[in-house]
Amino acid sequence: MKGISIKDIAKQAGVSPTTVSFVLNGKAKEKRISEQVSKKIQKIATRLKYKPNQLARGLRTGKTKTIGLMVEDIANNFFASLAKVMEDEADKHGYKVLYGSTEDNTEKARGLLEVLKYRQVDGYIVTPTKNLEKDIELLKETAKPVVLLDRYFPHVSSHYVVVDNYRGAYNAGSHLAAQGYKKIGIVTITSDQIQMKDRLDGFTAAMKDHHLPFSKAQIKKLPFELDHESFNAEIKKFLTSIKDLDAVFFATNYLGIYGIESIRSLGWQIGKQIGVASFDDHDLFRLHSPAITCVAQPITEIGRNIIEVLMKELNHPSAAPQQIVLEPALIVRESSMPL
Amino acid sequence: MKGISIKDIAKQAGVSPTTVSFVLNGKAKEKRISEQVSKKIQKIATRLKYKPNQLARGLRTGKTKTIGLMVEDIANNFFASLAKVMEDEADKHGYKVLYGSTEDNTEKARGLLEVLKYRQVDGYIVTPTKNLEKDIELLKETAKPVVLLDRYFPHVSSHYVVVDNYRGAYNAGSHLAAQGYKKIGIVTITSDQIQMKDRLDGFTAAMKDHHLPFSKAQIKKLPFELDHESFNAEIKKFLTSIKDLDAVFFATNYLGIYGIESIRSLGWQIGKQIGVASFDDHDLFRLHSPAITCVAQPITEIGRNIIEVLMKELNHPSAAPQQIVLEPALIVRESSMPL
DNA sequence: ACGCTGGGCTAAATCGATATAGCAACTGTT
DNA sequence: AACAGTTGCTATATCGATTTAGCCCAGCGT
Repeated sequence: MKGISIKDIAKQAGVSPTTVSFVLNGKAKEKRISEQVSKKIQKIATRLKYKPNQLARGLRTGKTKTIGLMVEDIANNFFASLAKVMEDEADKHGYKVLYGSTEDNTEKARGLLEVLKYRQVDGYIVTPTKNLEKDIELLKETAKPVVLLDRYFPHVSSHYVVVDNYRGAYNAGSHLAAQGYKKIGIVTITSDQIQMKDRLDGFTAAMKDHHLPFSKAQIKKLPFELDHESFNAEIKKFLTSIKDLDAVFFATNYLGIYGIESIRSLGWQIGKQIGVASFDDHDLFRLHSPAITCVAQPITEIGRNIIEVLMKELNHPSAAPQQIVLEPALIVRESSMPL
Repeated sequence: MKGISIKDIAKQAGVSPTTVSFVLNGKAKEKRISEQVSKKIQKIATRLKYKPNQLARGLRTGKTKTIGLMVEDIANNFFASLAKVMEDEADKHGYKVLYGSTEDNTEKARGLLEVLKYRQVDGYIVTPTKNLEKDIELLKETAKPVVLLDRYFPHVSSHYVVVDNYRGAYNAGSHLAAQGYKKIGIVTITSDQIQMKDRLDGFTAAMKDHHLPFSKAQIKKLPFELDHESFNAEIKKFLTSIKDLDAVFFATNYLGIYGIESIRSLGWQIGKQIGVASFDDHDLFRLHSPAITCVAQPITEIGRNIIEVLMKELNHPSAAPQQIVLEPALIVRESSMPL
């Protein structure tokens, strides 16, 4: 009911709570507790199935063994898969995860940070939204490690783990060009954040390097908050508005999904009438007919790196920010067959 | 750095911490604190952006405003989407979510329950694994509410929110039969748990009611732990082993996904050579060519109900278990076109 | 003038674990 | 025998908030 406390053990063993604490924290030797007493306490503790109250411990030590995870959207396959990897990895170090989705909304993100903070998490893994620079900087002053995920702020020195978005998008654009597509559009999210900027820049550079026509009209930026219907409507409007468009690159997995839906509702044949590629992989892309070419992020690697960075900082805080950029992989499928 | 504590406010206001606590907890009237003092404290608190330390509060009050969520697999779209709904709903009540995936593994589930327990969560939302009955019963004795999700234990009286799995599978089976399919197989998970049993039973009943041949050979049970390759291999083996099989029902979304992959790698035409339906909806099913018929669970409704039940129990614990069974919807698509 | 009531506030205990300081008993040294 | 050093353990304060008990003063009645 109330749970076994250190006092209960102390009483049963006929020693003081202090002694129990020492033994149970492996400081028996250091604190010169005799083998006898030590063993007796251990035995009683296991018999009673004692588990320290993490609140009390956290209150006293300032360590909660909990990390706060802010993703953009836990229902998005990319973030959910990543969350799982991180949960597993964190668990190996004895950490639990408290999470929340930002919906790419700054206010929600601020609220979440606040909550995580006064829940005393030991560290943060944050998918930042725009305008969150100051909050991140403030957070750093709490001396709790913060690792940014998926994107970062160029002017803020912080730890982060991201993929090379520029390169990913560049490769996708180059690939489409190499396949013979001539007029390629890009659908992205209205966002000045680095990851979207890099994807757009990378793609643009590819167009340029391949001497393909690429005007602003070939770029469609849509707000993250749109609903399903509106995304589809906007994408259709965009695709039909450009003369001779023969391929399109979607800058995120959900855009890719909406894009496929839109293209099909236009009655266009993917891979024949229009080439398609998307950022991020997804079961849907793999099994679609035709299968969709994509830029896959190394999810397991990202997750592991994040936790590794975080654990390093938790154990030996360093001055230098750890900034890891991983390579995404271009997976060529039928949607970008040569014309 | 250290955070603002109630003492800091007390000092600034020239009153005792007690008074501050009263005011900030809205007990000013009740505790007869004067308007003057009350306002002054409020002002200082907002100026200092005071946020109570949840650990200290939790330690004292026994309430952490945190709920523990155990899903089968956060990377599974169904659970991830559900998690998001629940996170949102919980947030409305001021609760945060601490989560973990069980991987349908009893030991992992036990470990998670343990962790959640000594982190003093106020309530639990649990996707139980097999053999978890006792742990659930023990949990109930801690007087913290527990709501089971997706499945339950028939012999354990507990709160739960599930869908009518029998009916969902029955409808899918009936639909396939009505479309003219004659020999239908089912691929499910090796599990005695109620949700899988109900799906199998519902499907079996449909076969019987439609006077279709249905032998044990038409049932394939696969262990949850298999990897991608093995799932595909097993499903292919099963599909090719049955003479005249003309349709198949997959009892979970991931089985459906593996199933589609398998069928296609066999070179069979879905909806022409073989009818297909799956439990759970998924973007992949909606956008597949042909689109896949499925039994969709009302995710938002499930999530809302779960949190509603949990909040009711947190605020006014009742003796009677709340057991909610929601109706899934059959979504007919091209994969089950009439033969 | 004395007791009583109620208004306005605070001291101190408490939640459970940990960290610090230190006490008692014994051993060894010269 | 006196002192230092070690061994083995404990008392107490602490983390930050809440809660209980209760203090002090003013006003009121008699």
